[in-house]
Amino acid sequence: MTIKTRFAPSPTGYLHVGGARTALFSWLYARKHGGKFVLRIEDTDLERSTQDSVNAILEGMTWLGLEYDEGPFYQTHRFERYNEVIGLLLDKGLAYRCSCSKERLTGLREQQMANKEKPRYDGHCRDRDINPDEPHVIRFRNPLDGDVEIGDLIRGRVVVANSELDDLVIRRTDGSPTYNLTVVVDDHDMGITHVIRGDDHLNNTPRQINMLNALDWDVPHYAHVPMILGDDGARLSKRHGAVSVMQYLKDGFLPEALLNYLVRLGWSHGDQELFSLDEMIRLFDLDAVNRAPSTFNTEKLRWLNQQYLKSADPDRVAHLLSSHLGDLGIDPTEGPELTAVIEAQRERATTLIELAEISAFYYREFDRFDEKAAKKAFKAGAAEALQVVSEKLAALAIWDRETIHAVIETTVKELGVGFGKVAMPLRTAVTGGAPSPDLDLTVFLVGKEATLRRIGRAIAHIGGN
RNA sequence: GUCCCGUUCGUCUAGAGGCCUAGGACAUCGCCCUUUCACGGCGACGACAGGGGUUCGACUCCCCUACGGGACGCCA
Repeated sequence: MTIKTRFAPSPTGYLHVGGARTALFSWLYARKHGGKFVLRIEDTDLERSTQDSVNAILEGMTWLGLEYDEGPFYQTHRFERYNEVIGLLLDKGLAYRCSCSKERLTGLREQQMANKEKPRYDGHCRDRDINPDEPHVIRFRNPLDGDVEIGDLIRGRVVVANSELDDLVIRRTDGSPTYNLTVVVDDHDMGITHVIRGDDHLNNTPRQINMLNALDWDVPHYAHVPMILGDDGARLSKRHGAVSVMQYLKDGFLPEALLNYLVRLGWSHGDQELFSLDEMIRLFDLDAVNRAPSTFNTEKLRWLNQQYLKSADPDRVAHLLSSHLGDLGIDPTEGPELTAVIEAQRERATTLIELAEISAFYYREFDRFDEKAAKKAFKAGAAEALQVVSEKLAALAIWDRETIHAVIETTVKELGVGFGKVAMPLRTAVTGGAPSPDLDLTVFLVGKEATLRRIGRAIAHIGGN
């Protein structure tokens, strides 16, 4: 049997980390087993669904590389099929028309709440004969007794009594089908073997199983993954704390870092923290998924991002970094080779934005000397040291790391001071105080002209003190 | 309120009855490396929600309580 999983978001907003992780788990499971991954847009809520949201979700999945094998299917395109199934249910007496007014239903609910009961439909229209011409909804005739058992791949065995369930609406007054019906029909029609979804759906599963049984359809395997919580311990949702995965692109994160972070949220493989895509696919399994919800932690994401930044292909990083440098008003084609700057700087940054910020001085003059760095570096003798290196650097015919290093060494020797007495002022003069790699490399990358200019600026700065 | 699910360091987690003096990672704090900042290395801090059982022995199994989350829509 070919394994088939799906991701079925409702297009009422962007793709956030919770949805992305659910999608990732489904995608991984399908890939691991050589199966298919289906994307289905659950847009039966005509009021709230938007094309913009669909686009945002697609954009997010593309960025993360969660490509789907089938779809996107839109539920709004399948109303005919849903009505066919509803008709079938009606004919078999497995569903019935209900003309209860909203007032009656709210009254009923309030009374049940007041009696400390679980609010549910009382079956008022169960055996009434409603004229199809008058306004009505259609309800599924849920079994009155017995239990429903879910063999969840993550939660284990979950049993719910039918007496806890009620006759849910499967078609609205306006004729549109509801979620619990469409999901059952779609998962069946699309041949979904494994339903991997957020555990907010665990409570719906018994009703869905009842419908599946009523229709004499196979019940898929279920896996309910726990929610992701915000810093306040409340569930992450579109209206509460969750940001679009695309925000992480803007904030300078690499998709593979986010993926790695997400896969480790609620899942683990021993002590391993870093997973390549291939490893994720090979190692991922549903039985190692946690049952408890977990909290999103940006600090760890940043660390992961740094790990990936350190080993990513410099050309690729250069491409990505260019736009962030552009945001700072920097044109990286005017100045040192960007890939060389990246290789020199990248272990010092956790995001592409940070990398752009700490690399700005290679391409443009810094505004001012960092106060702390200047105070530390521009001490007695600094001006003289700078003057000496400046002259030696100016005289250089070859501009490379080795020669620059030799110049610093001879300056140190000539002045009879410690290495730091020359290195510290020079570094601060050239960088303004920004974090930077080995001094000779830094000076080399900054370039002869800018280096000499900046040393002059530093000497003037010291003199002005 | 009712039902369902959950509870190991601040956070992510390892742990399938003795391997646990509860391991790793992020964060924090030290030290080392060092011309800055990082990276890296070493170390410190730090958790089994509480109470009952079961067992020779419970983080691991059962029950209760507490707390948290979810569901209870003509939302998905």
